Parts: sequence; structure tokens; C-alpha cells
Amino acid sequence: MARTSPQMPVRLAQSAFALFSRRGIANVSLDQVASHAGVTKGCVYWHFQSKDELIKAACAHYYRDFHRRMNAEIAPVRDPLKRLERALRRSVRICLLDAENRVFTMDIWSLSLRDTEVRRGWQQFYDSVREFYIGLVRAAVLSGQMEVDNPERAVNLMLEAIEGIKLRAMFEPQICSPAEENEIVKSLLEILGCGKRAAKAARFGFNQQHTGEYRTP
Amino acid sequence: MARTSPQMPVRLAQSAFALFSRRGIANVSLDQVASHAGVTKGCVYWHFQSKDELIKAACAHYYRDFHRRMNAEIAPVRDPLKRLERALRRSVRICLLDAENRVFTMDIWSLSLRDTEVRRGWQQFYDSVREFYIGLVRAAVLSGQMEVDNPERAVNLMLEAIEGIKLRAMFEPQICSPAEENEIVKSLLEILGCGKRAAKAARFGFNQQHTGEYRTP
DNA sequence: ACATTTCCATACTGGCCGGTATGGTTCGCG
DNA sequence: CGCGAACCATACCGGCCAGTATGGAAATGT
Repeated sequence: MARTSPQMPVRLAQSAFALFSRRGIANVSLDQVASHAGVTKGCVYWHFQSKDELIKAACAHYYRDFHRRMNAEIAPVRDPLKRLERALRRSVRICLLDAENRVFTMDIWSLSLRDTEVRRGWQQFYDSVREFYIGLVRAAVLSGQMEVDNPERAVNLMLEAIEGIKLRAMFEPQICSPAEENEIVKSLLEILGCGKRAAKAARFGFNQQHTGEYRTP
Repeated sequence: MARTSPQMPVRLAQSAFALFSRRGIANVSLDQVASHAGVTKGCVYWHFQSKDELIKAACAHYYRDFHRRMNAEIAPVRDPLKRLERALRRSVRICLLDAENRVFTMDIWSLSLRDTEVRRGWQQFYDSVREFYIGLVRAAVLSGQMEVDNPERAVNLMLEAIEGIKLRAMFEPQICSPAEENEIVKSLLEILGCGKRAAKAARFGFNQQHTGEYRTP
């Protein structure tokens, strides 16, 4: 067997994800994915049965990569609250500030309408992210740095807010400009119960006449 | 001139909307739209320049039809609070309980990512809906049936909740089953300030382990 | 009555792209 | 050293579909 590149499926999934995020899944052909990976379509069809398979592989790659980056982000830090804050900041950068990522997410949602597997994949990913954050919050609570009566509920509210911002950014991209990073992270921390005022204070105003801030004071 | 059907553009837009909602815009050809309207593609290309034009016409038709149905719903009633409640119930039926409508909305959002005109169209629609509800709320406040310190903010929260539920329904369709209609309407009314407790009590738990209810008690 | 415009049907084209068939190269293995 | 399997490139097919070209019928103008 010609083991020229044992990581070829990963490379293809990476290229697929990159192009899908940039131009949308429907507007990317397998020839383009192959070309981006430095190979041809024959190679793609040797590693994957169909375009659907490649799409699912791109999703799986994104999900794995997200967790890898999150773990790498919190690994060098011991302080529970700092770990939570770093994770949040990284999540905001990946999922919100990156417009291409928002495109990919939107496409996946749209696909989920008719493809059960894609839908289940996203659900599973979402669940794992929730568990990840619940663990971080619990650790911060145990260390006495936070006071949260219901971590699961708090994390749910926070994740809801992220999705809400993502949705709103579709029509007001400026709310996800790099300059807004600190404000977004602060809001999410408040939702989790870090601020004096609880989640109710950190509502984000979807499609409100934009005043440059997304929190409703 | 053969005035066989002066309403042909409307018929085509209707058929387009119906098929788009059922199977997704990308999966519907112009031949199918024409066939659904009882004509052929030549007719379509006589009234519209391209498929994009037809898509925008379908959107415009949906937006117009929505307002028409809303006005027809509240027209026969004089009591301000009842008008608001009827409008809400109708909105929930149209935008949430109808799965096909959710498909159409999702497709429009996805298109909005790359098409400026489609995006602006939706923004405009959303703004008009907000103004519509602000008017209803103000009327109810003036009649003394509601106490809302900031109608605009309340309506924004309510509309956010609708979008949130729509998003969540993608992965948990059961929360938008017909049986949930009353609960959803009640929640939205609470968000608007009809219940004793204000919006904070009517949070919807996106992607929370579904307990059959979407309000977080 | 004839020409013209409106409105729509029929038939066709051409490109894109998912999928396949096949050939060639490299490696493992007996 | 040959044989076959793994791996990838090249070339090609065929269907779908947006868009076009053209023809024809009905209504209008004059």
C-alpha cells in the first residue's frame, strides 16, 4: 500500500471545511476541495463515498478541532475562573467573531432541516460543549470564585445567548466585530452569574436598533 | 395583449413560496414552480428575469401575506388586549407551528449570508412586524390593560423569543407541535408584560433537555 | 382587415458537477 | 523478483437545470 499520506482524510476534511465556510457548501464542488488539498477528485472518492460523507467529515473535523482548541486554551492555566474566562474568550473568537464560521454553522443548520445525521451530529456537539462548560462552572463554584445555584441552567442561558448573537449578527455583522470581543465575553460571564446581577441583566437585544452595544442596560 | 391572467406574477410567487417551503429553494427548479402554477417555464421567464427575481418575489409575497393575515385577524376585534393576543396566536401558528414556514425562513437566512437584497428584505419585514406589535402593545397600555414601561424593549424581547424558539425547534421539533400553541402564546404574552412577572420569567431554554415545556420556571 | 403587441408554450442549448471507469505508481509480501 | 493491494490521477459520462430562441394564439390598435 502506498502510504504517501496517512492523514489524507483529515487534509480533505480540513480543505472541505475551509471552502465550505468561505463560500457555502452548495457553492463548492469536489474538484475545488480536491484542488485545495493538492489532490484530485479521484482521491476524494477513494476516501469518501459521496459528497455527503465529506460534509459529515468536515463537520466532525470542526467539532473535534473545537474541543482540541478549547482544551489547549485552558490547559496551561490552573485557576478555575481564569480557565472559564479563557474558554469563553476562545469560544467567542471561534464561533462569533469569525464570520466564515458563522456561515458554516448556518449551512449546517440549513442542512439539518432535511438530513437526520447532520442534525444529530450538531446536537451531539452542542451537548458536549454544554457539558464542557458545566464542568468549568462547577469547578469555579467549588473554588468559591462563583456563586451559581444552577450551573446547568446558567450554561444553557449562556449558550442560548451565543446562538442568539450569532443569529443577530447575520443582519448586523458589526455586533461581532473584533472590538466587541471584550464586551461579549463580559456579557456571557454575567449570564453565568459572575456579575452582581444575574442572567436577566445580560439579555442581548436581538435586532434592536443597534446602539453599538448588545446588552440591554 | 392576451390578458388571460393579470395575476400571473402573484400566482407564480405563490407557487414558488409553496414549493420553496416544502423542499427548500435549492431543490426546486423553475420547471417545477411553473408546473405547480399550471404554466411552463417560458411564462416564468416572461414575468421574471431570473430565479433570483422569483425568490425575491416569493419573499415579498410571504411578507405581504403575513401582514394581510395579521390585519385580518385583528380587524373584527376592538378590545386592544384581545387584538394583541389574537395577533400573537396567529403569528405563532404561521411562524412557529408551521414546519414548512420554518424551512422557508431558514433558507432565507441562509441566502441572506451572501445576498444583500434578500437580507435587507428580511430586515425590513422584521422592522415592520416590530412596529406592528409596538402599536398593539401601546394601545393595550393606553387602555389600561397592560403595564409596560418600555414597549419597544418588550416587543424586541418577545420577537427574540420567537426566533429563539424557531431555532431550537430545528433540533427539537416537538416543542412546536400544535399542542404547544397555548403555552407558547402565554409565554410570549408574559414576556410582553402581561403576567405578574416580567420578561425574566419567560426565558425560553434553548436546547435544554426538553421537559415538554420551553419556559424555565 | 392587417399589423403589432402581449403573453405563453415548446424545444433546445450549454455548463456545472456528482459520480464512475480505468490506468498508473508505489509499497508490502511471499 | 514478481504479484497484488493500496493509493491516487486522468478522462469521461450523464443528468439536472438555468437560461434562450422561437413560434403561436389572443387581444389591441388603426
